[in-house]
Parts: sequence; structure tokens; C-alpha cells
Amino acid sequence: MSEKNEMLDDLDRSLLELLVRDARTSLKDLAAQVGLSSPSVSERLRRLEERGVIRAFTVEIDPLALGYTLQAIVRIKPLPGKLHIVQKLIEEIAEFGECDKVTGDDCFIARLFVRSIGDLDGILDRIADKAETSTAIIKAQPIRRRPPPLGAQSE
Amino acid sequence: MSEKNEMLDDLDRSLLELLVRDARTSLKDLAAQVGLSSPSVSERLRRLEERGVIRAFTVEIDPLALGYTLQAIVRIKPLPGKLHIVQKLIEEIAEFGECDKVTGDDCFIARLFVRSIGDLDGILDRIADKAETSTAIIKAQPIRRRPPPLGAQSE
DNA sequence: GATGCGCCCTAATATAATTAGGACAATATC
DNA sequence: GATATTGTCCTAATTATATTAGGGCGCATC
Repeated sequence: MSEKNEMLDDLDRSLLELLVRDARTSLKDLAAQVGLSSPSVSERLRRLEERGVIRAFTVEIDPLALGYTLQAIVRIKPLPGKLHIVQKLIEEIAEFGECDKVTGDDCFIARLFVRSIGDLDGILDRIADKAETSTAIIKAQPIRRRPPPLGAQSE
Repeated sequence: MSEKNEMLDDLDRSLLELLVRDARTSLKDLAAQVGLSSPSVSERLRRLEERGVIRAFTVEIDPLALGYTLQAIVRIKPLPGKLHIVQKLIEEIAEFGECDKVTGDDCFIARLFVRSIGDLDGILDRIADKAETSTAIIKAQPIRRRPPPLGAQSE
């Protein structure tokens, strides 16, 4: 009846922390660092994945390397009745690298990767007749995507 | 003199695509899928990392698994003269999972992971005397973080 | 005080990564 | 126009790692 099933212990949290830093750390090294054997670590990772705690092993790519020299945050307020169309459109445009549906006046807040101001204009044009948009160009990134604190668990 | 050094070819892009999907794909499998030998793949990955194209191998963690049931997007406009203090403060608060410095009226746009509305309030309080903030609670995530299109390169 | 469950271990086996050495084509050099 | 040079790739041998198989131990349950 309890949620023991979904609880993370200290070892799990240590493993997550190590993997966030470097997902290629070998089981052997992980095991050594948390004080378990590698089969035990392997089993824990399997269960963390199975439970969805670890959503994916992935690589972080520098957008610049792909020619995306510009990023923008776009607030998007669909015109009446256009919400679903707009959402679909956003999802289909691959340059949107992130999109959240939020409370408040703006309905969506999205991140856009583009190669030039021209491209930015082109993409916003595709939405212009279905939503009001408000765009802020990113000048710097004080914090790049990072996970929430892995430290002590409240519950 | 050219930027050949910094160019990605089709094989590199295929490798990146495979790794974004699953960073644990073995060299052997990668090699089979792109039609190279594993030492060649290994060497290409090494260079992609060296050049900074691949910024990191990492795991994506579900914030919910850590008890972070709430996310918010906060627009932050530091009061006159407080810009640097505010930026430093944001960086130090681990619950900020992302922060961009942007053009326009709001200076920063940040993502906040919290466990409760109370926590949200607590964190915003720490900034309240140094900046104006405007908060939008995330209701849904139509697009979760994804890289820009890896397809054809312009230059 | 037996039974089952969760979690861990070691040792053996299977699989993958790395290293070493060299082929080959394209490009620059004399 | 012959000859280095560079970059990229290969195979085969070696080393390192992951996985599997089998079992121990503590703890809660009945």
C-alpha cells in the first residue's frame, strides 16, 4: 500500500548524480564510487529506468555546431479558437526546442533555435495569423539546463 | 584557413542522431548502423567531444521522481543596479533549472523546479526585494527539451 | 521458527572497447 | 611527375567491461 516502490534511497541519488555528470561512467566505476558491486548497480539502473526516474540516456549537443547561432524565447498567445492548431504547429516546427503550456495571459512559452534573424522571422510568420507572439532574443545563458537538486528527499 | 575543421559530415550527423536517441548505443551498434568500424566511430566521437559539438553525455531525470511536482517560468527584471546581484542569486538557487538572459523588458527568463507552491513562494521571496518577477505555472509540456534539427547543414 | 522477499555478493562467461599496425586516396611538395 | 604527407579507414589482437548464474543474509510475515 505504501509508495516504497517509488522511493529513491541515497545510493540511487548518488548514482543519478554521477550519471548526470557523465552518463558513460562504467558500471565498474559507479560501483566503486557508491560501494556496491557492478551487478547491483546494473540492477538499480535498470529499475530506475523502468520506473521512469531516468527518462533517457542522451547527449547534449552544442546548437552552434549545427549552425544555430541564435536562440529566442517566444511567448505565444493563440487567437480565440486557435489553441489546438497553434499547439500542433509548434510541435511540428523542429526549430522549437522546448515548449511549455502555462497559466496566465500567454498560453505557450517556447524556445526557438534558428540560424539567422531571417529564419526567426520566417518561423514566426507561420504563426502570425493564428496567435500573438512576443519574442525575446537570448543574449546569454547564465544557467544551461540542469536537473533539480538531487539532495535530500522530503517525503 | 578554411573551417573544414569545424564541419560535420553526414556520418557525424547520423551518429549524433543515434546518440541523442540513446547515448548508450554501443560503438559496435553505431558502427553497424552508419557503416563504419568501431574504432572509426570511436575516433569520430572523440573528435566531436573534443570540438565541443557533443557537450556532454548525460541522463535526463524525471523531476517528479525527485518530488518536484511543480515547474514555473519566471520572468525577472532586476531593479536598477541590481542586475549582477540578481544573476548571482539565480545561479546559486539550485531550483532554477535553466536561465536565459534576454533582450527586452524582462532581463532574465528562468525555469524553476519546486515541490510545492509554498516552495515557489519562498524562492521568489528571496528575489522580491531585488527584482520584479512575473511567474507562470507550467500546466503541460507540449515539447520537452530536444535538440535543433540535425538535418542538412547550410554552410 | 519456517517461508518469502529484497537486496547484495562472487565467480564465470559473454560482449564490447581499445590499441597497434597498416592500406589507401587525396593533397601538397619538391 | 614522382614523392611525401595527411586524413580516414580497416582488421586483428588485447584489454576492459557487462552480464549471467548461483547463492547468502537480514527482515518481515504468518
